[in-house]
Amino acid sequence: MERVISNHYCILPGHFYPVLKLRAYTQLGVIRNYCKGDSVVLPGEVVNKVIFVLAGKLGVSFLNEDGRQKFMFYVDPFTFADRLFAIEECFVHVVAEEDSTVCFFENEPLLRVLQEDRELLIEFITCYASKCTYFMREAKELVLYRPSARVLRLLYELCRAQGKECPQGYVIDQRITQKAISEITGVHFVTISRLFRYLKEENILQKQANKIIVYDLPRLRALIEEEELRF
DNA sequence: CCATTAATATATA
DNA sequence: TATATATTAATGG
Repeated sequence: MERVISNHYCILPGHFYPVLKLRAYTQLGVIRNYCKGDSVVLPGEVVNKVIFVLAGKLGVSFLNEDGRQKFMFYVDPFTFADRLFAIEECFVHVVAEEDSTVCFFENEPLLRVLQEDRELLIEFITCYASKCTYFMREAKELVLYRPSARVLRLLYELCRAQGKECPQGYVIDQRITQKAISEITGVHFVTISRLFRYLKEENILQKQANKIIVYDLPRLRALIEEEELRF
């Protein structure tokens, strides 16, 4: 059964292309469980394993010398945090966002099965490709658009990509917090809160805990194109 | 824990 | 210098 490998353009930093075939090889790795909040990789720790998630979710952040940090992405089931080749001086922090089960694959056995199993190799590369696409988008957005425009564009693209028509307009079934949107876009959480208040007051969209209802997609589009935005 | 709000400071065009 | 965004701090769900 061949899966379609096109259109894995990720707007949010998770749900990258899943490497389902790697599930068949977990006996080659070491399985461990983590509780929500546990560190899976500490900043500065050198790991040369691929961390394949079987259940739950991990979060990956970069920490800087000055104490600042940037959230990078979520590792959902059947995707991985990669240290296939160890990186020195890598201040990455990998934390269990939920109770999670992961499988650690050592470099050599994994490279061997990737060579033996062509389908697995294709999935593995496709997972990397979807992640690469996400980060290219993020880099482009950061350079080209101001903070509030980045949030509006994210919402607009989410609506276009996965919004379902409903009586009020479109509904985006996405459980995402304002804090997460803040981390993804690099916009301060207070600014995010004010922006959502404005969008609600203007009857453009409303964010609830587990969904976003878009009432007026054309106006959302128009706001993105406006030079000024007062909220 | 997450979200809201106001007051104030800083950054940027 | 005007406007956008960040920061801080207090407060509530």
